[in-house]
Amino acid sequence: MDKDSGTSRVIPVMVPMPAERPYSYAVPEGMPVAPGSIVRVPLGPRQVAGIAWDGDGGTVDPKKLRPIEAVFDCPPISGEMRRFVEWISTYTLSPPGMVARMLLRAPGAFDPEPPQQGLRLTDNRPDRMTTARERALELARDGQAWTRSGLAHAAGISLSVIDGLAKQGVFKTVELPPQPVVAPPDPLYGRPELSDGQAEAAEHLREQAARDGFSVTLLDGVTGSGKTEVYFEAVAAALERGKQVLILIPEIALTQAFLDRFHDRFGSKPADWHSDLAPKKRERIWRQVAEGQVRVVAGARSALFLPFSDLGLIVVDEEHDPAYKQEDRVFYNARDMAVKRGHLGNFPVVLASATPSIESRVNAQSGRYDRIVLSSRYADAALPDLKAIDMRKAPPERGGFLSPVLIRAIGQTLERKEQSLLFLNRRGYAPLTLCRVCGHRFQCPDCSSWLVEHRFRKQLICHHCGHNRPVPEACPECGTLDHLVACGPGVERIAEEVDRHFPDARTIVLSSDMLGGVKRLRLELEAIADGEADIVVGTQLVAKGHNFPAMTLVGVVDADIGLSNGDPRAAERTFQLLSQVTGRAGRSGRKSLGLIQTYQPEHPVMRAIISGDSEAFYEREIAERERSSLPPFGRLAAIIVSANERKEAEGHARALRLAAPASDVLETLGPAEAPLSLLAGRHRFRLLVHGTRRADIQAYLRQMIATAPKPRGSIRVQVDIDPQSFL
DNA sequence: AGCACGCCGACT
DNA sequence: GTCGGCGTGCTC
Repeated sequence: MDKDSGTSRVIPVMVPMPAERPYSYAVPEGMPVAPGSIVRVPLGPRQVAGIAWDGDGGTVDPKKLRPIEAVFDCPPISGEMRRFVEWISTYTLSPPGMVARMLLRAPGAFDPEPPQQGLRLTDNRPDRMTTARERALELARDGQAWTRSGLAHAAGISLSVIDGLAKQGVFKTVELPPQPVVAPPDPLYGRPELSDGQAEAAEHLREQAARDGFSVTLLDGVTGSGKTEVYFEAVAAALERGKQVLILIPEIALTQAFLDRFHDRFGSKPADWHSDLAPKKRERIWRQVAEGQVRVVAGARSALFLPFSDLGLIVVDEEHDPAYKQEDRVFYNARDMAVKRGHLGNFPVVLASATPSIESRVNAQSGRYDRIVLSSRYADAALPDLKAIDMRKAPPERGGFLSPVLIRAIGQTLERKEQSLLFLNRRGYAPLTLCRVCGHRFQCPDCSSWLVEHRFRKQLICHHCGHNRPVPEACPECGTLDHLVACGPGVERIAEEVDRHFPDARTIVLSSDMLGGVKRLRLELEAIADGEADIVVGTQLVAKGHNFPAMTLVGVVDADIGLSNGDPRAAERTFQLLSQVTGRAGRSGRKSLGLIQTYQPEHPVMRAIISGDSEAFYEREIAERERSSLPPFGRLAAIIVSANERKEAEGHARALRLAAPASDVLETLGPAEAPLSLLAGRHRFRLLVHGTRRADIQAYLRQMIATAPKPRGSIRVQVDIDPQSFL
């Protein structure tokens, strides 16, 4: 009919590239395409997977129209998910095609899993019986289908026995349904004993998860208050009514312990989703999430884009964690997108943290979010006794960075055969190297940062872009030999100092540049938990949810790092980090100590940490943000200009700034003030835009970018918008 | 984002 | 004389 009338059907398709709108494709007659279908379409010289979208085909030159190649045999992307893509695109000012691309990151999953060959017993008997054959028949007698290797393994016989029987027609081959990647969780499996406070909180969350309806609950509980047990009850409630659950975890690759705890509660592990998943497993999980077979996913931020068929709850664990923020391509904060996802899907969202973000606290205060406080500590977990070491009064000896007070405490801890953790959030040996003769400082040629000496690797490394070079012997400026001096400490240097004081102790350095990658790191963390180290010197990596039962001393080497770096979130971040780190001690209930080296013990962050009075800190910080119109009151955004050549990026950034609409509402900071960095081979400039009134910063940025000269060639412009309240 | 087309340097 | 660098422009 279409052919006769000359009007074949046209449908928009979102293709995985930075297109501002879906492209139009012709639908071949009889092809079952509907909005949401995942389709294969020609795009330029190649074939890509795209998502059939809503609306009519648009007005495209009919000569350009090409036909959809095929529809994948795959559950369609739901309308809910398509609205989610559109919303994220508008909110983040990213092309919808790039957002859609995040949904299509498991290409192999669009085709059904090829069925496994299985064997089932027939009525035929073998010509001769042997003990091996007897065993195989015994196992297969129940009529279940077995895989060839599975049966051989279970019967303890070789594959040739099975093959022999199959050849004689004793087994017939059948198609096995795809194996589930994870066993289904049982909400009744390991119901925990909850304290009164926990039980009350759990009941509240259970109620919300047990019916339809959007809500956001901030689960705010001190370290060791048992937040996880509490939100597991919400998970159980959602599972009981047949809903799928997503638990977002920052950096899941390192948190094996979480999967174990989940197993203890639900009798099986959740599907885990993160970037270094093996492709095959990735595809199976994607597919089975879409088909509803996987009930619970624990994953990194990208799990938000899995095609759940019936999602009924999202938990964002450690909701304050900066790892939730994606800072390339599409700039988004998964915590906020999770809230919006719940809003669109009409189900509850739980944000859990011992140190909530200021944004979430403000949202709770204003009544947009519910807030549950777990104040009492659970079972035998005790917080350490915290003390500040005033570095002006108890300074380190010359050439060192550890106060005698801290060194003494380490010694005492060693004597008790317990573990110490020294925390310093700085990788490498020394953050700055300079020439004693001419004052030359080693700086990254591409960025605005100093080169950090890594003595173990014998390199100077830029922590921004990874630029590195061997440590030279002579100053490149004045040529003087052997007069380069390392300034300030990194973890390697602290370990060296510790070795000097305690040569017999087993000291280990933990940081992200540990040789051997994530796997090695996981092993080392386990070894430490088993007591195979006395002193651990680590970066923020040690702050994340690991339990070290024998750790009874935590020393913060330089608590002031990051307090004065100009970041509007500096105080918040420091507070969160120090809370997390000091919470590593005393998890076994043993008496433990936290010593915090600082030059400003009167600083509100230090006082909050030492006194344990976080309420005072939050009140103060929220008032401060409001006064200076910083997020979440005023709005902050960055325009990121990137190019292969530094000059190009700089030039375009300048042009953009000139294009900024004159306004008393917004202030733009130009290239001169914007730190330059090199990421993935591209020089990036950030233009900061600060909204001091309730202006729509998105509209402003849109106008600014539209007015400015169009970037040519390899120059790209992206926008990073800070979270706001969007409910 | 990918990919091809296009125009300038060192090589089988 | 060709292979290959990445600059530029396009994709329904």
